[in-house]
Formats: sequence, C-alpha cells, structure tokens
Amino acid sequence: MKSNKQTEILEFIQYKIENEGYSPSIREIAEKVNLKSTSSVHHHLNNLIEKGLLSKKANQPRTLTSNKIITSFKTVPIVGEIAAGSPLLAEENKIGEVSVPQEKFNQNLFALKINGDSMLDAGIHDGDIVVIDKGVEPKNGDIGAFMINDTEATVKYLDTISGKRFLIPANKKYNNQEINSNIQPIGKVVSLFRDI
Amino acid sequence: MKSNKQTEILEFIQYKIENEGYSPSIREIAEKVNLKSTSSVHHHLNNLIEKGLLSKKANQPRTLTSNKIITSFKTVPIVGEIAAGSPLLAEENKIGEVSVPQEKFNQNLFALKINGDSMLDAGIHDGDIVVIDKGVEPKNGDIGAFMINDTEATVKYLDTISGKRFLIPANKKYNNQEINSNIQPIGKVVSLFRDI
DNA sequence: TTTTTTCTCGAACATTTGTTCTAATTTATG
DNA sequence: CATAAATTAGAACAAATGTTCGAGAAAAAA
Repeated sequence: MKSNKQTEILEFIQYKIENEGYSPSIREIAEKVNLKSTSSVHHHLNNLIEKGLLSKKANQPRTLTSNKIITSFKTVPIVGEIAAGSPLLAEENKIGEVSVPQEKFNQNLFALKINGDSMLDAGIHDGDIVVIDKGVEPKNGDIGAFMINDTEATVKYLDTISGKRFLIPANKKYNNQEINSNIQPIGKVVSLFRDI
Repeated sequence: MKSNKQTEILEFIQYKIENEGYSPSIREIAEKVNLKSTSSVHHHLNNLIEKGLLSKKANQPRTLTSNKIITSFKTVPIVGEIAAGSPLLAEENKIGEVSVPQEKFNQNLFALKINGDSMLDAGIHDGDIVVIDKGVEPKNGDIGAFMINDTEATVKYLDTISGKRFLIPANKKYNNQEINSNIQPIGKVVSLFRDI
C-alpha cells in the first residue's frame, strides 16, 4: 500500500540500470508507471533529485543514476599477515583483492589475510580477511594492525594495563606484548570477510 | 593487429560507466580519444560490437554497455535471523543488502543477520551477516540455516550423533536440538561479513 | 464548502544524440 | 612505385530526449 508514484519510478530506474546497464529515458519511465506526460515524470524526477535519491545531468539523455547507498564497490589489495622484510604494501606482497562498499572506501584501506589463531576469541579465524583503515589510529580496546620490527604485520587488540600499552591477543595460548619503539601501528581493523 | 584506438575507446566507455554511472555519448568519446568526427567513432563502435565487446541499442543515446565479465558484484537481500510468521524472504523482512563477488553469485543466495551468540565459538558474532546458498543442502559438519516451525530462522552446525541428526550451537550455553519435521534446512552458510 | 497544494496532461521547443553519406587522408600491401 | 584497404573528417539529417509552459484535474487542507 505504500508504493506511491515516486518509489515506483525509483525502483524502475534501479531495475533498468541493473538489468539493462543503462538508465531509462523519461518517456520509458512514463510508459512504465502509466503517466501520459513526460512533464509529469519530469516533476517526480526533480522531486527525487531534491530528496537526494537520484542524480542526473541536465539535458543529457539517460544519465540518471541512483544514489542508493550500496551502488558501487572498490577493490582493496590483500596482503599476507606476515611480510618479511619488504614493505608490507609492496606490489609483490599482494595476494588478492577484496571489495568494500564505496561509502566506506577511501584511499587508506587495505586488507590483510589472517595467519594463525591469535585472535580466535575475537571471532577472527585463520584465513579470514580483515580490512584495515590506515587513516585511523587504533585506540584502547580497538583491534588494530601493527608492524613489528618493520618485518612482520600482526593483528591484535590494543589496550593499556597499569600505564603500559600492550598488544593483546584474543587467545590464552599467546602472551601480551608491550609496545615499544619496534612496534608501529598500521591502522584500525574495520571489517572482516570469511569464506566458509 | 588490433587497433589501439578501439581499446582506447573501450576503456573510456568502461571507465565512464564505472565512474559516472552511465555510458558516454559518441561525441564525448570522440573528444576523449581525439577524433574530430562522430562517424569515426561510429565506425569503431560498430567494429567493437561486431567483435562482441560492446552492445548498444540503435538510435538510443547512451545505451552502450560493455560485455566484459567484470560487473563483478551482485547484491543479495539481508533478512533478520528471526522472522516471525511471515515468509522469511518476503520483501517486508528485508533489512538491507550485502554484496558478494559475481563469481560466487547465483540466484540462490541471500544473507541473514545473526541475532545472538549461539554460534560464538564458530567465530560468528551477534550482528554478523552470513550469506546462505539455498541451493546447497547442509551436510554433517556444515554450518547451515534452518527454519523452525516455519516461523524462526536460525544458524547452527548440523551433525549426526549416534544415528540422530542435531542442530548444534557453537556455544555451551545452548543445547543441541534434534531435527524433526518442524525443522527444515534452508541452505548452507558460505561466507561471513562483519563490521568492527 | 472554499482554498490551497499536489499531481497530471498536452503541446511545443531546443538540445543532444545516433546515423548516414561522400570525400579526403592515412596506412598497409603488392 | 601503384593499388587497395583502413581510418578519419565534414556535413547534413532524422530521431530521441530533456525541458518548459499553461491549464486542468485530483487530492488535501482549512
């Protein structure tokens, strides 16, 4: 009962773009939603654009784009958790790609493939892919990625215990590691992907 | 002997579609690749279409589509883990969308938002999104999604214990549940997404 | 009811665009 | 070199499209 003309139009545009690969024309929209005049559609389109749901180029046919939250994706490189010697993000260390929604994409993202079970109790398994934002410095309680001795990348909790800062694994099999000058934060872990 | 101009055109079209959301016009292509005449572009486009690299609708502006396989992502609907009464995949129960790589996409995928900690020891947390393949029946040892009494959807391990089949949570706080006629398998859990 | 707002229609117009044709130019081929 | 093929240019045209305007119809508000 909630489907008014504008959501009908919006859905048709999205359907058309997704399935045909290009935007419908105003006349195609008019026919689809049973409007006899192109100006009626035009009116609704302007309304949808004002609401921020659509974009279009003036005077250019079939340039409607939906501002749906999840429209496009960007790929970020995946590197292995342990990089020996060479720079972590060097092209040689790239082992794949993972995609993240555009809305959370920025130039500071990359992904790390987890090696081992040191974060098991945080629900991060061996082989999982975590996405790291290099632009966000991990704070106490955060899960972050850290570079150790410029040779090894690792993912751990960060926290302060009696005045000292530690890398804290989420697995009792491993010990805390106090942060010293050999440990540099890379960024904060922001999402996780797993193939089961 | 492949024309450099044509790959230039093809790449511009793909770039434009990916970044602007719609196809370029012939004149826009001409300007971009330094051709002074629309007919020159027209000629190359027909050539690319003949090679099967492009498609377009006759006499319709900006309807070029690239036949490259990299549309790469499809969205699958997310529903909440507990759906009371109404069909699980009904439009009203949809609470979002998640994207999966095209190579693993098929019509049988949907996503479920995890509610609760019953699979905590399997690294599946409250709020995680799991992707389910309805076309794959979960086998012993698999993590599957199941419908209970046609009213509740749940994610559990499936396994056989002394001849009987059970839904097995990954958390000692919860008990196994023997499978009876009220429990129907929905599909197998194939991937997991988490925002941290 | 009256008034106001929203929606719709029809027509006309200007722009953008795809298409076609011929000829010039360049590039390959013998 | 001469010839053929491919590429490009220019112009003109027809079609598709977005835009605007005025007026009527429908719905909502007062």
